Amino acid sequence: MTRDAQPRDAENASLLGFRHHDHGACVADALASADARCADEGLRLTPVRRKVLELLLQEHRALGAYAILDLLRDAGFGSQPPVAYRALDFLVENGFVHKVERLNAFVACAHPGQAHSPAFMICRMCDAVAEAQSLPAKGALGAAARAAGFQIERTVVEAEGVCPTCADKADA
Amino acid sequence: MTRDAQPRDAENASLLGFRHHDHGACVADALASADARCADEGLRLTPVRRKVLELLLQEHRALGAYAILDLLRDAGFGSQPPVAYRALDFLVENGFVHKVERLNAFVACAHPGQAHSPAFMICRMCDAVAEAQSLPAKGALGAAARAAGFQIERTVVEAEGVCPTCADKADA
DNA sequence: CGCAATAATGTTATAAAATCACATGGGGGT
DNA sequence: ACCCCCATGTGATTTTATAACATTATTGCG
Repeated sequence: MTRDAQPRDAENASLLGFRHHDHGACVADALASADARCADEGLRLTPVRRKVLELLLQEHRALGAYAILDLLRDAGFGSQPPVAYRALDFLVENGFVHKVERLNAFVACAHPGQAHSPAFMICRMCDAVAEAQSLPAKGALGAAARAAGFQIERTVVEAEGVCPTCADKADA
Repeated sequence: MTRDAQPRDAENASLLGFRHHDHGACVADALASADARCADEGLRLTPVRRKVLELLLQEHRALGAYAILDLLRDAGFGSQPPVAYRALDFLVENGFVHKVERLNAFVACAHPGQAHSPAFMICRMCDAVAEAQSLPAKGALGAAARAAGFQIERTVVEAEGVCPTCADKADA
């Protein structure tokens, strides 16, 4: 794991959109809205699941399953891999969290509620991840899929590059 | 690894474009053109590297690093993971092979020579992989990146769904 | 309520994917 | 010949993910 489990400070906690924002409120809001949606839809946002979501919202960056597992252990939950993976499965399945395939890591959804095809911008220097929307079925890929008779169910769109912060540093 | 290393028969060898084609010639052509390009550019297409490319062209589907490693062993090469990973690194770096992040697997490039951003259609039923072109920087993602000041260097675009063959089977 | 069925969690073990570190060998160029 | 660089071989380890099974908590139903 290159991403460690500890830092929860302001610098790390504000990277997701490549810009700063009011984080405490954003975590609380997201949790509350997750509670609401689960109640609505009869989903069970159990303590482990809620804690994993909270951790990902808190950190506001992509975390590997084992980093999450460390934090779970610290919080008094089970510390074997399936504990983390099962919670993540639930959260991903229900759109609260996305998996970043390129990093084998997980990040809280930045646009919860709305159905969407997420796209990610991943900084290769600092591993910051920003979520954007993508409409992959609209472009060249969608055309190719229609031509081939392929039915798209889900898409992975991830751009690797350099975030503005790291680009500035590199210039200096 | 769920994909095994053995089958090299006609059925498996013709899935990449979700359609049949003359495979023997296509492998030979691709290898010859790789030889030519490497000679041109001073790249060293060594025996292991060439063998890995040949295997991927031959199989014509995505193979995990360890499946490749098994085939390398059968062909008399070293059988420790770095042997396969190093050859794959070279081939990916130089565009002869792509990594399919969703599958942690590798596939020979279907459009060698031309610089391109590959996109993949991955059948969740049979794991067949077809390569298409994508222009991710043109769409919503490109706009988001420009807005955020993010410099895209490389993109991963992968669609998961059902290929025409499997869709037909499911209908029946 | 009491009980069965279902879903979630805990835990042990193991598989699969990827990398590190260091020794060995093969081809150029001088 | 020698050196240097790059590639390969090998053993060990790290990181990521799943299998299998026991236990506990929830839900629905009579």
